[in-house]
Amino acid sequence: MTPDPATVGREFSTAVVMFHDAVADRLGLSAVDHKALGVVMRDGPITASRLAAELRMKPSAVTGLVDRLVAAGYVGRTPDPTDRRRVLISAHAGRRPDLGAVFGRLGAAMAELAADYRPEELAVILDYLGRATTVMREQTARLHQE
Amino acid sequence: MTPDPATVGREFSTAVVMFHDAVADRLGLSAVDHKALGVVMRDGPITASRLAAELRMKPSAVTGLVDRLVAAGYVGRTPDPTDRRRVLISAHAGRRPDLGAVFGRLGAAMAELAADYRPEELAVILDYLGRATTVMREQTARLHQE
DNA sequence: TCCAATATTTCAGTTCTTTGAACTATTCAC
DNA sequence: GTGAATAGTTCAAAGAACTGAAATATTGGA
Repeated sequence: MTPDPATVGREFSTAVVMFHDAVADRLGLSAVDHKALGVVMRDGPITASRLAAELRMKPSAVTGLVDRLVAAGYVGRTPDPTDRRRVLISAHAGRRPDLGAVFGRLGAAMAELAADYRPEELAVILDYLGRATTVMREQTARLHQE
Repeated sequence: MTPDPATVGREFSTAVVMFHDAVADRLGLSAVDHKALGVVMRDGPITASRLAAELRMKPSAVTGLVDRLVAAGYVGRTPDPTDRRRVLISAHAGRRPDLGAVFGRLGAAMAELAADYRPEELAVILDYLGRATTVMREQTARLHQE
């Protein structure tokens, strides 16, 4: 039987979440802290308040969260030169090796998987993933604002 | 510039995790409880100890977790007829409407996205997602056992 | 039948994180 | 320059969830 798209999507999603948690564990971070690290890596230097909004946490909670990420060496804190009330948080190269090792293995496995597809098929897959990312972000925003 | 696969993958993953959390919030569940619900939906009736192993939690913690899911109406607990020490946890139809509503919107948006692809392209995408799920599960297991 | 092993639950204690309120520093409008 | 608003931090208290140990129930082998 052909698996229906909804099931494939749900199971893929569960697998992603469980992998994400396993990585967090490996990095010595909580799931929330790892998620925050993802946001920081994605949105480059980001202010504490924007990070708080993104994560739907209070600024005070973000202070502690960033403390932990800084202590672990994953991010850095620098005052915003244009507004010194602000703090810019950016992904730091510190423990990037750990991170690289973890994702290196995944990357290799994924590359092996990709080898089974033709270039034009891979282009379609990448295109889809990029657009699906946008859809998921929109749906996440919708869930929050409704 | 063409985005590299690693970036696409990482950002997609972050989006999935954030959507997952938003859904949990909407359902009145913690992220962990929602993850557990995903495992229960995936693995059908499952014993408490297998669920504990899957989630990497102690059985005692699973008792409380399942209590919460039962109270919320998402799963049911029934004694295993073949071994009454065991308890089988299965996804329950109780509050399935909530869940359906949340994923219905996502499903509609995803269907709209899918409409931009030809059937053979969609087949490739589905195939890829299914195989990527397997890879992620393997990598998750590897992270845990190493 | 008896005993060891297995499955789950209970419960007290601990840990971790978040919240809310107060405080400091800085910026912006007037 | 003064005052209101903004950004972030600190701190104490609260809340949620997990751990470990002990208890209960059931099974399976000797």
